[in-house]
Amino acid sequence: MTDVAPRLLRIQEVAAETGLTPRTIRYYEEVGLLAPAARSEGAYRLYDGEDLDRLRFIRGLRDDAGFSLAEIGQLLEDEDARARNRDRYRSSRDPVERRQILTDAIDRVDRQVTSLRQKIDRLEAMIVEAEERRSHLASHVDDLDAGREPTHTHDPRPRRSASRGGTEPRG
Amino acid sequence: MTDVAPRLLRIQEVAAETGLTPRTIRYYEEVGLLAPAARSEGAYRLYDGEDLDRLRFIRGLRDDAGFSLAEIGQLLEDEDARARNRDRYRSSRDPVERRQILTDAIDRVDRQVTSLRQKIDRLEAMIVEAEERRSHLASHVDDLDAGREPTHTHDPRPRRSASRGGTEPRG
DNA sequence: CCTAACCTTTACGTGAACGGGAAGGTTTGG
DNA sequence: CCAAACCTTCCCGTTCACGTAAAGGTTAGG
Repeated sequence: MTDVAPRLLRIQEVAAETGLTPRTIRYYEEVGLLAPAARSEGAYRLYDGEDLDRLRFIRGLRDDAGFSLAEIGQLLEDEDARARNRDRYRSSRDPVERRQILTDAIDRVDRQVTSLRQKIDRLEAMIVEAEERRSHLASHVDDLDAGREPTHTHDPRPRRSASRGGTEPRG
Repeated sequence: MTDVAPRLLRIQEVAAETGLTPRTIRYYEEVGLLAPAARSEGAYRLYDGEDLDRLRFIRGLRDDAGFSLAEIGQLLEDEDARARNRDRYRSSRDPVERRQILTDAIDRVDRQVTSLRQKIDRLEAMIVEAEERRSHLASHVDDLDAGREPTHTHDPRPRRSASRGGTEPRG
């Protein structure tokens, strides 16, 4: 096996690489989100490429998705459980047990997906509302451009049932 | 005038109605997210239906979307600007100005949508990853059920193995 | 008019998610 | 071998988003 010595990074380099601060990275370790791949002889934290991936993943969940560290921890715990089950799977010879391990893993993934999709659904509902307003506005612009009188459609206080405006929702 | 005096609610009723606490509602006022529609003679806060809508909207952004109150404030400021512009629009007679007001409003809505869509994209990317893993697992289950050898398809993205190592968080 | 239930403001407390500094050990180039 | 530049573990400080309690005013029912 061609062993390409995987260069390990110290915390400041990791910080520069991930856009986090050393303090934040240590804090994430403190709350159990990730442990460095290794420690130097003098106890320096040393991180590998997977650690970087994981930290970028965490940052994405935090900044982009707006998850709390607790929620992120839950998602990552599932990841870890997956990894552990992979080991169990490898060391198992019994097809029945193997099948059980696999279906358990699938169940966990499904729960993750469900959790994520719920959040997406909520966000999309908000987008729909926004785009209803947008098409309403756009139709007024169309009226103006056509020299027409404003149609003066009553503001849809009642939620749903927006009669589609003439313009297509962008996107 | 058929003035069907819209019942105003006191803070505890609003809390029950929105699932927030009185403290939280006062706090949201403190940070400028909403002001009660009125005050009683003795300075009791009194809320109307729109206040309820707004509070539910805030709660949705907070719980479902995971926005910070600062971000929510930004989105609501846009909402307020929209409302003010509506007034400006009504009082304007110049089609050019009216068009400008409308397109400004559309721009704001688009920014809201963009902000929401970014979050969705991030979440969807995570779902894609999860479903890749799922189908991978499912194919192994199929192999087992068919009595085949595990195909051992290499995992597309090498991920970290269980990061244990950290026995105690802190000592 | 009384009083219980509600409300007010003020203010200190709390958990999450870090920031920042002190005191001291580790690495590395010269 | 030595000093600068990192790093370590405490540990206290801060902001956000409220919780909670105190001290007192308001409202509705009897």
